[in-house]
Amino acid sequence: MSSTDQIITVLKLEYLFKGCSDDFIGQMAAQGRIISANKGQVLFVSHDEAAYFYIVVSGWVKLFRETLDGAQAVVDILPTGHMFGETSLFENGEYPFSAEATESMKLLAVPMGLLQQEIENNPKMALAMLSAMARYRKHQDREIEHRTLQNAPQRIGCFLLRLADQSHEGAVKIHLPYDKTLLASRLGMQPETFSRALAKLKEKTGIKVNGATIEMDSLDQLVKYSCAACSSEFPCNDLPACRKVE
Amino acid sequence: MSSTDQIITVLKLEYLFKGCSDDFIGQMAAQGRIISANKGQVLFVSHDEAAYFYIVVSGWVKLFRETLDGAQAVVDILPTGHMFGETSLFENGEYPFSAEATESMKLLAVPMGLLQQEIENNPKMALAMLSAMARYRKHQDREIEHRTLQNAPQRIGCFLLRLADQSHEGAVKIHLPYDKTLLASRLGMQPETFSRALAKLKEKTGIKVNGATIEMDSLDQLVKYSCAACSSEFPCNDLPACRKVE
DNA sequence: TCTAACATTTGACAATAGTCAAGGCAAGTT
DNA sequence: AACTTGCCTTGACTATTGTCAAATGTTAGA
Repeated sequence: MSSTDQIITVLKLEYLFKGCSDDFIGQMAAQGRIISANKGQVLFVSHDEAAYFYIVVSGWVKLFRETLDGAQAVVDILPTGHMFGETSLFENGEYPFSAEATESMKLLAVPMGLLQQEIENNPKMALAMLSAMARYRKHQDREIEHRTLQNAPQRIGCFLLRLADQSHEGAVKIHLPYDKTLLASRLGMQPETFSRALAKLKEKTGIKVNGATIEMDSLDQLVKYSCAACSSEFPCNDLPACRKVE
Repeated sequence: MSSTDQIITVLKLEYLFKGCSDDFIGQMAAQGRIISANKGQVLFVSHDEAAYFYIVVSGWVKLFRETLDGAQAVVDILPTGHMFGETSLFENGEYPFSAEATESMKLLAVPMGLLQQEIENNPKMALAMLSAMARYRKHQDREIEHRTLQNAPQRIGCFLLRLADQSHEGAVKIHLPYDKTLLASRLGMQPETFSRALAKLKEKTGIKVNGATIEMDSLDQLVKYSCAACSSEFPCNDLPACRKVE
């Protein structure tokens, strides 16, 4: 497979580009570049001029913001096929957060101008972008709700549920997508709190924890415990930005 | 002033409609209806079919979500000139939250179809809508950050700062826009916690609290105390959805 | 004016989460 | 095997926030 074909495959993973013209996809493929990043490498920092948007090719990216004294708030952690940095189009051309590779990984960088042109010239693209923004907004709204109504063990349970295959009845085996310290920050808690909260979740729901592998006979207990403190009914038709795109 | 002219005045308060054609504004004015709501009146509940979007004419609207056992998470509290319910266009036609009048107030209800058509037929409108969504997203992102990094007194201080006239040096007098219980829920805390946190803020920054009126010699102390736990520098060019539109 | 209905504050206490320090564990290196 | 490094867990303690109950203010009506 040629490099361009590889890039096209990556582009089509991102929901926003699913229905795009071959012409536009082709342009992005021609001007896009696959780049590598090592663990801990900072791709850009908040307020950098946003010349590119990115799509995760492999690995996970941490988006975050930082105070002067170093406290971090993780905005999101994105898997393969997810786009980021594109909202800078509407934020006076600056990235609104910093981005860091959480492991050795690959990314596709595409010049922002391409997307901007397409949105401005192709009404369908603007509508698609609107859908993408709305989807994200829903995701963020739910995040705020979770932080307000769920305690630490419930948030972990909720995350596990979104990670699990919800269509499937019976026994479930889940593998945590990235390390526990990172997951803790994703859920807005300290690593120590995560460790204790997972232990409490285990005690309350009977899940079996073995390192990064979690097993249970069924999702029922988890649903009962976590979804009680959430306004959405299980299964929440969330776009799972915590699960890898197949 | 005719009823239609009144409605046009209201429509032009909303940022999204600032640059719209007189034709579209006229259509909305013709099909829009001013409605009254009493304190506590529920305008719609989450998952209702979204036939109208709304603009606040006077008073404040609480947007919230609720769990089965009655716990509430306040999504936002909107003042005069702000629109809500419009995102249902991208949420399979259902409202993603419930809305309640926090006092006796007036609202403008406009059929959703009008906005939908305009967005689909007028590329400029789609772009304006994109900007509006991006602005809102920024707002929500910051909210998550505040919940993560700021404690209760700092969140109150931050809210006061956004309420204050930041361009003006020297002594400041602020009047809380709605009652403290509601403000507490807006900031994601219990009324009791709010009361104590305000007392602590007073002690830490020397602000003078008298009922709903708050005075201080300058914003400096507040900035020092609250903005230390935030990634944005003061003054944060937030769109103040907490301050009324002039 | 009086009063009922709320809003706000306060006290006492419980639950939850954060902080700091010390170990344990596992994977990879020398 | 011994060592290093980073991740994770645990203990002890603190800080923050929530809960429940009671007292105090406030306000809009009757």
